[in-house]
Amino acid sequence: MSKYTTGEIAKLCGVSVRTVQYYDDRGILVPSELSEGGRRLYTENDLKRMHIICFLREAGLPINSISALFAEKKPENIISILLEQQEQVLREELSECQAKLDLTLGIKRELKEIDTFSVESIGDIAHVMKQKNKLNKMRWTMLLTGIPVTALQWTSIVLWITNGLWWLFVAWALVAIPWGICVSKYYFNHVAYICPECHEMFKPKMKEALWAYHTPKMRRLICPKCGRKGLCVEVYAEKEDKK
Amino acid sequence: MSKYTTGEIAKLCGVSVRTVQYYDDRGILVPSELSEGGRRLYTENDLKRMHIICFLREAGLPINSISALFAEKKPENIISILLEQQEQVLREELSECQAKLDLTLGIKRELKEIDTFSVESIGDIAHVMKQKNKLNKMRWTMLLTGIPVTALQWTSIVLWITNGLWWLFVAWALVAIPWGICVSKYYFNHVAYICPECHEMFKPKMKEALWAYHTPKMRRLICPKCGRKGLCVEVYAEKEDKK
DNA sequence: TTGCTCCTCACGTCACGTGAGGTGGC
DNA sequence: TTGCTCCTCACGTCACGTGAGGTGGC
Repeated sequence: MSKYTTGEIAKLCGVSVRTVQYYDDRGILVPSELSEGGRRLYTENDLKRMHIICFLREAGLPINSISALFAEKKPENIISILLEQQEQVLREELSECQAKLDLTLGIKRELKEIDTFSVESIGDIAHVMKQKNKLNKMRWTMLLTGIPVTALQWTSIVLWITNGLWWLFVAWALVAIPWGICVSKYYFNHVAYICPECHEMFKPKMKEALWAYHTPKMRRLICPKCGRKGLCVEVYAEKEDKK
Repeated sequence: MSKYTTGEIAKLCGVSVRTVQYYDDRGILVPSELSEGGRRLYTENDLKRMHIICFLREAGLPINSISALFAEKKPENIISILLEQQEQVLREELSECQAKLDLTLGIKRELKEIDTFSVESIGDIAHVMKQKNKLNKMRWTMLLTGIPVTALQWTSIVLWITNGLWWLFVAWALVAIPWGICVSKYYFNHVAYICPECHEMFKPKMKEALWAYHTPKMRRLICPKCGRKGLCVEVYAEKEDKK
């Protein structure tokens, strides 16, 4: 029966010599024989065992588990448990990895919207991304509650023009104007802005913010810290800061 | 301006005290001040920086990269590169993890088909799984090349019955029988069997194998090593072993 | 004075990679 | 004799976790 050296086992299994030596140290694959010069000699059975070890390692099983499997008198008792555990571990690892990737791609996307970048901008991005869901949810809620009001507006206008029912429009206005004020107040209470220059997060006065030029994500405001007037990123902010 | 202790920073950022200390050791977040008793004192700016560090760590960025980012005079030069690299790293990690999961699930599936399990059975599973694609490919090729032959068979039979053209069937048989022998030879040359008892892989003689009872994955054969007669798993094996 | 927090070592993690310095075997 | 392979230490990896033993601060 032919004997294999460390290097042969390594080559046949596609691993490094160091790995074969390590498995000996860990007691997971001890060579059946040592040469007179102290070199490891492996049998055909050792090779088979090494193949099994490498196969299980490919699935990511930790060496301790493989070791336990070989030590068990009845391996059928634990192999299923080990694989079950491994499945759980891998699923978790997979979703963690996916979350990191999503975050990385998110940062890349936000980065494109920034023109004057500094490390502090990353803090702004963090704020934007973490509160993005809440902000979007609030925006959608407001949009949806706005639909019936707008529908009533157009209905009353049409009826005014076609039937001369002017009082319906007046009634609408009496309801809609306070409603608009309430909604705006609610909105600016739950929103804050970040100055792209000094990265201060602040809540502007409603008078100032309401009529300011804005895009879907930004609004032109004066930063209370550095005094810069320019577009500031909108973020969700739970409550008014106490000053 | 209020100062934060190590524990406060840790709590505010959702990490351990040890992590805050570690970031100091690594020079990534050095406290702005030390108390007389040697305790770390962090400013508001330190807290902001810590938030940025934690945010980037969430995306999986290594500490060295974050460190490099803070050290750069023009961070905009490297942030995109770092994120690009990170995306690559994560995509690779993700696919490796997926491969491990697929393998784990595959082993679990194969395990169910085994009745007498031992650690060596895992070696058999390894063989089956690694050669599965090649085996399936060969089976499909044979099936597809078999279709025209079968079509001709039925055509000739129908013509024999309806038109009395018996010679067409004879011609078919003269072609099909040698073809069948060739295909069988090819098949058994590219296939081997594993004894579930002693886990020996062997190639049976064609005479023995051809007429033996078999399922899609197994065939009842006599193991040349342990002499056991029973169902053996079929695997793909490139060439005949030289004995 | 008593908890609680924080401090600095310093080892452990996981599966090897990577030298250094020496030797076996064709 | 000359390459090549293999041997045994032993440190390094990565981002902390986990004590041990001691002290600061309310």
